[in-house]
Amino acid sequence: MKPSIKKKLEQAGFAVGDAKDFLALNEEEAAFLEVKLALTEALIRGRKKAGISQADLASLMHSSQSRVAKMEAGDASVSADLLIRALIYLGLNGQDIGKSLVKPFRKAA
Amino acid sequence: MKPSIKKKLEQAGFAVGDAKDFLALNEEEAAFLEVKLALTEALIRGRKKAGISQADLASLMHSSQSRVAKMEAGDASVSADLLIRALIYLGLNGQDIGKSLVKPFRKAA
DNA sequence: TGACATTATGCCATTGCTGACATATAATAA
DNA sequence: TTATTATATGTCAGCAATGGCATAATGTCA
Repeated sequence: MKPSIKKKLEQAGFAVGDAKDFLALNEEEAAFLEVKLALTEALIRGRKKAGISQADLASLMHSSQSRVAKMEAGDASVSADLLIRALIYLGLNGQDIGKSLVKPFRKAA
Repeated sequence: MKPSIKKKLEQAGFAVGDAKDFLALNEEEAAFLEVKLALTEALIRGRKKAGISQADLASLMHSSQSRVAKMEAGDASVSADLLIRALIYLGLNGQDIGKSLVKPFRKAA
């Protein structure tokens, strides 16, 4: 399975529902993807709440617009480290990040 | 500042109190280290609670004993990704990990 | 004391993540 | 339409993280 294809599927899974182990992933690796997914969702919400562009966040954290786009797209090349750093640069602290994992998402209303 | 020295200082900070920005770290990077520190503490507690050796955890997550030792030592070469994976292989789920960030540590009683 | 188990440290080749760049694809407004 | 801004995608050189190995240090038990 090509990483690019894997990425696409992950994105599709993200758009439809929550992460699943439809790939050659064991339970633990699937759980890890879910954690990253929760961080990604917190990032998207956080940036929009902050009212800044991807380029703005990129310059804040000394990264690039393209990488921020990949973060929000759930690209396989993005680490949890980078997601956590991004959240911190958006003003979240450790507790906030923890909460984003405890309550992964509140689905509309 | 050499990475090795930096590591030592982080360890010292860990042993004494909580992470600080006594290095050439901005506020955000210090906050990131604190998050990693909380994950490290959860890992140490989790493995002891599970009653398994570093080598056991290593084989569980297809890593090595030396790397697990470095995880628990707060070595600078250990990523948050690896810490999170380790916690998952110890049986923690996303919520548990989130909680370990919300309540970083409850100091003795 | 010795034997054994566990943890710590140093090193290194391979892999994976990173920022940066170019460029494509929207989206918004005049 | 044409600008302008924002976001998405592909590529890649450089560097950092990884597992694995050897070995040292520490602990434990008899």
